[in-house]
Amino acid sequence: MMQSVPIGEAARQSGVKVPTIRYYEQIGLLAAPPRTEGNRRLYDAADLRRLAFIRHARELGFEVEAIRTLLTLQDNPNQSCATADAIAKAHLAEVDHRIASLMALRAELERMVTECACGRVAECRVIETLSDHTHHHGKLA
Amino acid sequence: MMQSVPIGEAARQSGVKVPTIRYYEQIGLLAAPPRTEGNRRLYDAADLRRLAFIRHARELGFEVEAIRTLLTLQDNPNQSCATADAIAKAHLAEVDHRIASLMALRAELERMVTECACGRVAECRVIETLSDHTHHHGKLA
DNA sequence: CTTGCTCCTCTAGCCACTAGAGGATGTACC
DNA sequence: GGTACATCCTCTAGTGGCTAGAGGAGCAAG
Repeated sequence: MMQSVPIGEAARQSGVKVPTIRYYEQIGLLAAPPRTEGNRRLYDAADLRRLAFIRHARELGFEVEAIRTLLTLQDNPNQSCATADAIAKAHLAEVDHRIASLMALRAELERMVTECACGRVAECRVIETLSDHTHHHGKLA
Repeated sequence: MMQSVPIGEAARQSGVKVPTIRYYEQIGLLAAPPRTEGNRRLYDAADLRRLAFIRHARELGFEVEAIRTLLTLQDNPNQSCATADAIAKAHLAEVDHRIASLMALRAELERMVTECACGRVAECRVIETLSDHTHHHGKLA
């Protein structure tokens, strides 16, 4: 049947906002769809699947460049999926790293908050902890 | 003694990069320091402490606006630290939320990666999982 | 025919920096 | 004194992934 829908409906069905869809077209992540006589974009079922794919990948934290590669792979189903696997594995490692950083950070924040007797700033553990410059020189989370 | 150091040394001692220090001055997070005859910035010990405070807070993921408030609090030690406490608590909640999102994400990634038999793309679980649009409409991590 | 919705393009803004151009100053060595 | 080189200065523009808004055109219902 391949019925086509305008951008608003595509946004509703895919969960990707209208300006974001146009942005994806602009950066070449989504092909420019055909237009009506009145110059309006018309998306078919394949476009909607592609949009859903992009949305899901963004939800999982994949960067646009990674998604670009994954989409190319999806378009060539007979290739080896080693590349997709590598991208996913690299991303998993990255996520693990971020979780570890956040957990460490959380522990310090927790300590800060629980130790704060909440009197004057002069005795505040929150301010004191932040002022303490005897910490290591690590990376931002 | 209050010896003053140029921006490069301040960067070395605080762990904040030179352009970032200038950026902090530009956005008013750090007061503009005095200059030498040759127009070079000179930072004293108090400036370095302030820089270390900012750096540590940024490491802990506090936003610049939150840091601005925390710095104002630090400058008024007789005030109640309830505000500082509230900022830290709000941030802790935010961090908890981010950790939870990342853990959920991690689980899905892990599943993707381990289920991938690594043959052709046509059977790839990574691609398949991303294509699967039968998922809930949640938020980006 | 007018109201009100959706759509169009285009530009500018968000955050927290980072990169680079193009030039001035300071220091170490000969 | 000269010269090589590091460090500093200001300024503009770019990053990623959108988001907001201006200013206008198209389209369906009453």
